[in-house]
Amino acid sequence: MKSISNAFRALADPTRRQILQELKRGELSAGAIAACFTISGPSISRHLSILKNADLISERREGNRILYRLEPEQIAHTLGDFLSAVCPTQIARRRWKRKEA
Amino acid sequence: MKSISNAFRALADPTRRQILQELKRGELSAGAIAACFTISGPSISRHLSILKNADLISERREGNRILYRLEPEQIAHTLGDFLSAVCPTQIARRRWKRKEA
DNA sequence: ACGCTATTTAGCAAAATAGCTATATTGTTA
DNA sequence: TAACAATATAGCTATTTTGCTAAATAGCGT
Repeated sequence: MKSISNAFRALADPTRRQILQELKRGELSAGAIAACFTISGPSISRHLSILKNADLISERREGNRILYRLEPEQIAHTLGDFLSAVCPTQIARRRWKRKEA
Repeated sequence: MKSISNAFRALADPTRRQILQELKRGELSAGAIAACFTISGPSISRHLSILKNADLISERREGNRILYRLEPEQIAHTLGDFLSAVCPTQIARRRWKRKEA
């Protein structure tokens, strides 16, 4: 699988992780996402394409705009697989705290 | 926190993820780890220092050699925190499969 | 078809990354 | 202390990444 590689490379960038956070609010257009950042629209667009390529988000066209949506199942699946591969013991044991970014 | 940033940057490299896999066997010296790869010792050493800096592994000196050890708690903690921040719903729901690398 | 808005793609420069070899460090043993 | 073994650090190069601006594409309203 190369998707795990794509996913981790995608997650390595702080801007892209921030984009995922913004998408917790729900579907957002590329422009709405870009508005959350100081960096240029085209740069955000590139980040979005990297996230999409890693299957961490998906897109759908609505008229003029393109709406992006988080894919929490995919994210959890990818990271979860890695976790169970590398440290299976912790997985069963851990109580997943529900706080903080 | 910058440790999440360090962790994801560390995990972005396939060689470093492979090193973590090797360390599932238990403590390994730098040389033993290097022997698993075709790339040079110094390069592996650099990878190890990046992983250590991200708290994904720890080191301890034993005489001549330096033994590296996986830190599964830290790994699970870091990725778990990110998961619960970005997709809290999946966390409770998911049954962590126990297969595959 | 034209103009307008939203977004992506192209092309470039600066910064970061990963590899290498050579050198330095640390610890052991004679 | 000298020689050796294991590992880390320095310095270099090639590649990748990230940001920018300018130009292309896609859809909508007139």
